[in-house]
Amino acid sequence: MGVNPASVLNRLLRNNTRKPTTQPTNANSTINRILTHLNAGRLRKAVSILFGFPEPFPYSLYARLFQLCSSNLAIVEARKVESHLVTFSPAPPIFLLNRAIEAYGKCGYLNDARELFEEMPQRDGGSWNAMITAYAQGGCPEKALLLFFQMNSSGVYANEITFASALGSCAAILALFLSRQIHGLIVKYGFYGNVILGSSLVDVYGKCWVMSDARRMFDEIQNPNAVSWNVIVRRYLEMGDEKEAVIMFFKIIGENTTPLNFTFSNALIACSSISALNEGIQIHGVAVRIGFEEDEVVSNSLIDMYVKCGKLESAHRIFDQLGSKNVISWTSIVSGYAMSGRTGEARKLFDEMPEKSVISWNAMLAGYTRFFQWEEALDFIFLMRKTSKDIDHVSLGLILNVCAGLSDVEMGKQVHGFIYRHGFYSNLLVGNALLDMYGKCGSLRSARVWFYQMSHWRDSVSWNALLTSYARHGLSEQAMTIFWEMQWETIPTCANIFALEQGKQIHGFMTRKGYEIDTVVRGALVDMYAKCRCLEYALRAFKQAASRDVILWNSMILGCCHSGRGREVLELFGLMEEERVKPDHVTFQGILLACICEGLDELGRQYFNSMSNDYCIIPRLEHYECMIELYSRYGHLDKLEDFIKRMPFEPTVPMLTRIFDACREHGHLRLGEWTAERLNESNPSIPFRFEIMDRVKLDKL
DNA sequence: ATAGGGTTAG
Repeated sequence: MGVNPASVLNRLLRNNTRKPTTQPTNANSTINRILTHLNAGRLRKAVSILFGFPEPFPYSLYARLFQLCSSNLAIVEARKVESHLVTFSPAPPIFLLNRAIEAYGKCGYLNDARELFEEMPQRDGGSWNAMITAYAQGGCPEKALLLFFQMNSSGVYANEITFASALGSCAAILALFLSRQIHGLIVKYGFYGNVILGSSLVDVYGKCWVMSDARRMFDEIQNPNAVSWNVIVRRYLEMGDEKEAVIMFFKIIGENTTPLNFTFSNALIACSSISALNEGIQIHGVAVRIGFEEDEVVSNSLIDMYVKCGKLESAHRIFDQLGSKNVISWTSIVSGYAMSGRTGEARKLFDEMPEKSVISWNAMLAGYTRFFQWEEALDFIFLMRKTSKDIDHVSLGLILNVCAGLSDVEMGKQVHGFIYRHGFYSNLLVGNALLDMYGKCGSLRSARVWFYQMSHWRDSVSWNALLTSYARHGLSEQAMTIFWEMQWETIPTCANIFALEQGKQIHGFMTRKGYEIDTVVRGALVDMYAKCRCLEYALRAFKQAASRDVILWNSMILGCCHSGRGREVLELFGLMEEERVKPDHVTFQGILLACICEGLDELGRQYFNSMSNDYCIIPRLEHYECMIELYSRYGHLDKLEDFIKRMPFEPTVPMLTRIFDACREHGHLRLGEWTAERLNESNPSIPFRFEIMDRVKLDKL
């Protein structure tokens, strides 16, 4: 690499005089050196000579540098580039600062991005988009949405990029209501035909379990692309509608679109889970026809499909023809032999594997346990512990099955200890396997103790495990008692149908028998008594709790709301904060309801604002409704008007109806007419006409 | 200038 003599001279001169800015500098030579570094992929080197030139560079160079910092995740360099930019350009253009925000965001330094965003003297739509996208892609969907709201209320118009990030954030937190509002805005702003937004909507609706809406949205996309198709297939698969997933896959082939490799694997997974071998074979044919058989993802998915459909020979044939086999191909084939009882052949293949993962180990072990080969399983576990550091919840579940199969409670206890030390105890699969192990080993006491410790996360499998182990040991009476205890779980039902008497009976029976009440049951009791308007009983059950989580607090708070005891709610909230329990959106709904009971509009407003400002909780539909009710009921119509117009989404029809009534009742012409107009827009067949009630009209005159 | 889906094996 030749050294530019001019630049060397320059550097010497600068070092000698110590007054660099007064010296003539050769901009072009510095830029050329930087560009040479960049073209050779030496970003760090390029950035290191930046400050040797103490004057602004052309904007295009900064732009290129930021872009490279983004793609290389180079945070240090990004900071240096920004520093140079703002040091030597008194008023850097907004678009360059936006690119700096993007770079910080891509590197995962959201605080840097936010700081720059806040400090910018001027912002354009791109600045908001860059910041929102940074949050959305940086794992902070709530923050992205909060910023999206602020953008809307500060009068900056959202564009398709903003909407894409907002929808992505909605999908991450399954915010269905918000998605619908944003959908409305997309239509309103004229971005209706955008494929990316269309696909994002399909995605959100599907993730929120409203497949009918997802499908309707998909059908509305004029030219769905490969991603759109992938989304719809995947959503059907995850919803458990495998048949529709496969049908959609074959529809792609009729279109002029090439499916993505992941779409192949999604369709093949669908075939496996419904044992649709013929369809799987057809998909195999498609893959061959369009030259996807070489694709790693597609071929592995094909192997697995054949394995799961019981066609080991077909699977093996693909496996043998494979140019490059990876862990996944190997594991699939091993699993195929192991799970069909051919553990000897599976083991031979397993031992040949050039590389193994936890999943490979688990696949082999699962074969031994499924066919009750306990001795082989035990040896295998020792080998596994010796050779591999990896272990996960599936391994632990299988190991516990082996302990159970060998009736080795001592080994089981050791595994229990391991589970405790490594933080696996809150995993339901592991928890139930532990329960099953104690049951099968005849340690019913241990089973019982563990069962109570699982209170927060036990499910019907846990109950069944406990019941069958008692029954298996001929302890039918105790089994019956457990069955009785299951009645606890019917307490919530009593609450929902206001069956106070039945609820009390169960509570009384269990207390007399001396059964322990855990947090879950306690919450149900509080809820039941509160819903049945027995607030004293509810409070008593609440106070007796050894510890209280947010759910228990919410039960009590909403219970008070139910009986119109707003003051108590606010007191409870104070106590909750003292106990350092973090409130959630349900808590705030209770607080706002309390403010409605008590007519505390100013306090309500403060709590509403502090939700997002202090607690990072995005207000939901119900919170907005509470605020509207609060202002409407007590006639604060100017505040109501201000609130409505600042909402980040259009008011719903029930909201508008409530406001309309309030305006009539309290005589607010401007807001009343505004509301009537909107109501008529949404349903022109029944025109609303705003007239202030006669009495009020007279007062005003 | 900035935007969407998906990571196949137990």
